Amino acid sequence: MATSTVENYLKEILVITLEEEISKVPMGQVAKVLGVTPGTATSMAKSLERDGWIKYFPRVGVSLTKKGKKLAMNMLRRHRLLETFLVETLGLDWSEIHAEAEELEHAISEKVLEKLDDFLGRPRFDPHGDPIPSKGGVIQQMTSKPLSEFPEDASVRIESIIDQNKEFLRFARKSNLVPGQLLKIIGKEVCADAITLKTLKGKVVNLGFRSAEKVLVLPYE
Amino acid sequence: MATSTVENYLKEILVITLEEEISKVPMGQVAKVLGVTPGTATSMAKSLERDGWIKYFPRVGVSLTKKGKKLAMNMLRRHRLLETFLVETLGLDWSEIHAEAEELEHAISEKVLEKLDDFLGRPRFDPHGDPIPSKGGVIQQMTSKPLSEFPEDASVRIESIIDQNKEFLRFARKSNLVPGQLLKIIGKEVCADAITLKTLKGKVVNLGFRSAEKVLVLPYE
DNA sequence: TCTATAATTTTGACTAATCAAAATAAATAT
DNA sequence: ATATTTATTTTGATTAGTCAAAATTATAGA
Repeated sequence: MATSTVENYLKEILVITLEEEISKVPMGQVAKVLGVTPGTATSMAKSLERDGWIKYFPRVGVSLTKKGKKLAMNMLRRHRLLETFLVETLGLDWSEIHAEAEELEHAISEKVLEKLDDFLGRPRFDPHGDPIPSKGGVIQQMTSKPLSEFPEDASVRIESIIDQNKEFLRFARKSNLVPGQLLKIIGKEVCADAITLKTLKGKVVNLGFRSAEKVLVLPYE
Repeated sequence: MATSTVENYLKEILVITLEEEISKVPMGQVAKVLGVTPGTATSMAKSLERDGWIKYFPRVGVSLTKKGKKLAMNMLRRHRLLETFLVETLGLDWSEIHAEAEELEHAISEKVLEKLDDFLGRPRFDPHGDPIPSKGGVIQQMTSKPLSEFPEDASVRIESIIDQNKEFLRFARKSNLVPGQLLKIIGKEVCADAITLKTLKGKVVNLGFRSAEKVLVLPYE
């Protein structure tokens, strides 16, 4: 069984791998994200390799083995589901959930996690808009999705507008709803059928759900 | 900051102290409940004393200091609130919640705990009927009395059912006579040997005096 | 009282995780 | 090509928590 220190190392290595699209994460970076000295990261790398979690390439960096990646993906799932719970159910602030989830993710059992997933309605994105890996450890393809499927506070980038309607397109352009534009969902009232957006420049736009379905976006950052 | 090992030692010492009403818990018992060898318990006792959590009386046992008791009470609060959450919200089975809460209680922050408390409606009893210590670490420990001793119009909360009889327990559960349930005595006919109760939801139940003696309650409000 | 048994403590050893600081290797600049 | 800077590894030490087994003390029995 992996200790929570091991879980943290693997998860952070995975996150860096995904974010920077590199195959070997240098030790300095590992040390930095985990808040330990470089020497600690190196000695940890050796014992992680001994236990089959990673491959360690001296003076180059580390990469996850299949077994390591599986565990790391599972940790990411835990983390993101917990963040969703903390925001959606308990109403915690966006800014404080990361640290909280960081602790809980090591303590929650597989069973409770699945119950929580049910309770939350099997969300596919966390409050930051990041995809929640499936139970099997597969991460959702980053194919663009309708704006309407994202939760409040999500940061997204417009990929495309799927509507031929000239009226709508004109409105969209006028409101800066163009591919490439970065947006934050600052309000989502399901009962009122309304979504409120803010562009990077601070411009605020309101959309109905019907329209929000026509705007395909990707989670950003 | 206390490690989770420290938290466990203190909590278990508290539980034994409460259950057996003794002031000094012998080391053998500490070792047993924590699943460690006696030598480990002894050496742990020394470091717990060094850090001011307990008083250690060699060859006799340990007792909690004020500081230790405060932390231990807080752990008990965490444990029981989490058990309540696991049953009430996630629908876990009664038999599995203890082990789950045992892990989570060390990971949940004070802030999340209070949010959870709000979310659950500030329950005062966990699913086993045990009282949940208040935020300040005070445990509500009025002595419960048989339902039969209370007058008409009294509002009470069920503390426990003292009967081994399966028939009666089944009936009690069916009638919602379970720990934590709030009741009002709406009729008491001494000559007819009968008590009439009403639950919060308006359900009316009749009990004979013999049965009412088996239901221990506390006055409520 | 004296001995057998039970409980407790001591001792020595081990693992996981960490740091500080010295040593080494690689990358960059001159 | 050499010196300087930066990244990485090694070394030696520390702390928390644990066990096994020997030593000690207390308890109870005859």
